[in-house]
Amino acid sequence: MTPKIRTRFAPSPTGYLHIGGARTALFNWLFSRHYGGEFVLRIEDTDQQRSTDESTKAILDAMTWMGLAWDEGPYFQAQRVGIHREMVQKLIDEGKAYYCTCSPEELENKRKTALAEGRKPKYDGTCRNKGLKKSPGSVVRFRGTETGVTVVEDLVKGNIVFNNEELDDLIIERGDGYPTYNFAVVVDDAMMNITHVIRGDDHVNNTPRQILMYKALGFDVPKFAHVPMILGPDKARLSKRHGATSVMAYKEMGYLPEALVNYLVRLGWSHGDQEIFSTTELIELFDFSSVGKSPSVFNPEKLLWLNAHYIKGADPARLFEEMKTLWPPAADTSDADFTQKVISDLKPRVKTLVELAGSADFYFSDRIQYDTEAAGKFLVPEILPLLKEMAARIPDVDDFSKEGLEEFLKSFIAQRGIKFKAIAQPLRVALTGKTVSPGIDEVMATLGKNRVAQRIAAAAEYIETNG
RNA sequence: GGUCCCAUCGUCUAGUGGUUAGGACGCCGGCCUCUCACGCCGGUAACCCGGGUUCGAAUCCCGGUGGGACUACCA
Repeated sequence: MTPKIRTRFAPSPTGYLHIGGARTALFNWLFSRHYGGEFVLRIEDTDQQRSTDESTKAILDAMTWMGLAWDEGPYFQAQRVGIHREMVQKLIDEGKAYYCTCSPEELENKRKTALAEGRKPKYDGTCRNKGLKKSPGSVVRFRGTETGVTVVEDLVKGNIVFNNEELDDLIIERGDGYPTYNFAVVVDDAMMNITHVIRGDDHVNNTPRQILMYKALGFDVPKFAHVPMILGPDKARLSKRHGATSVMAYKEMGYLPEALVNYLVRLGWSHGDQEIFSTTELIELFDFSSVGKSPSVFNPEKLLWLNAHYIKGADPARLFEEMKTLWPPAADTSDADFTQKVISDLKPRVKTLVELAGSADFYFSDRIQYDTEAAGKFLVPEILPLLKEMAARIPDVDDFSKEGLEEFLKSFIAQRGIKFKAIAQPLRVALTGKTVSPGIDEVMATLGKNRVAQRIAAAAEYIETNG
């Protein structure tokens, strides 16, 4: 029987969860779900200088928002230094690691001269065979293998072969007694029984060294899957200078989590020609056999399209909840029923929830502002009689639903032998103040009889005083 | 510099020796229509280059070129 699949996401809490990390987390999550395995969250906070609790919280919040539920954790790597030190000691005892007293300055200088002379800037092994003891500020280095090859069997890239002589003796325990990433990650992944290490392909060059450490420690080597990077429009690794890269920034900009998830999963993974995937489908279909090898450029337009797609299909009641923090202060959304109607009217025509909130102003203001150009063109004396007649008829409309209003409008124009076009725009401006809005019938139904009557009367009055 | 990875429309991608190289975003037209949007229809646009292998290469091999990552007492 094959062991249960266990994946992990191991961010360092040095900032918010960014797009790249989110996709890595998503792939880990999907993979574990697909195989009925477990997904572990581990916070890699061994860099005491840069790690913050705020970042940890921000990352957890973002993952929760995206629906990436972890089965275990969060574990905190810094709380596991006891284990790491034990493992370091084990390696030292077995001669597989050694103390080194080279100072950072010395190392930096050696690196520089090596580079200047065209040599590899790898550690020169000064302390490798000195048999040094622990001393203040000393570090521990892993004793690498100098011959042979190490092959990384990667689920997305295939086999990658490294000459061991290229790998230098890297530091596994720092002067401050904390383990370095490459060591802690190995110990933790091994001890947490992680079966599949899924991470960005910026880690491939570290992998052979890590494999050597797994072996030195006597651990089983997990399977690896290195996912290609996400790039900015300039083909450089996606970063802040490319714009919004924080997952939560997208929430604030009015994106739905399922849109982000759907967008992100398609960056590198595909299933034939299909573009839209529910979470259930994703879990069912996701596998590394269809993850591409090449990096992909982040394309905000396509994300926007997906967001519009999911907004259209979303239940107004759910959108009402999602939008609670997005409305401008002026909008009184306390009437949930009314607000949900507003959302229903607007959701087919917006790409973000923020855009929806922004275009809803006329629904909420008692005294609507006419767009100057719109009023100048459509609230003209010629239309006054029609507006007045309509205002007079409104109170008698029994069925104020979209369908009922459609009928009312139809008979209204039929009786006067005019085309709907003749009154549509003036009516729209009267009701919304602008030339662009949801359908007249929808707006009227949502606004309700009283507001409609009041607005048409106000428009008539406006024409009489300004026309 | 060294090591490693990558290479199909502008972008995301399908494609695993024989296709008019498909889909999606964007863009451009048209239809629908009370405006806008949606939707629908159509169009624009790609196999990095050069050698091989083969009857036949986007697909396989080699070499270039280009891009990226790593090369920390960061993760």
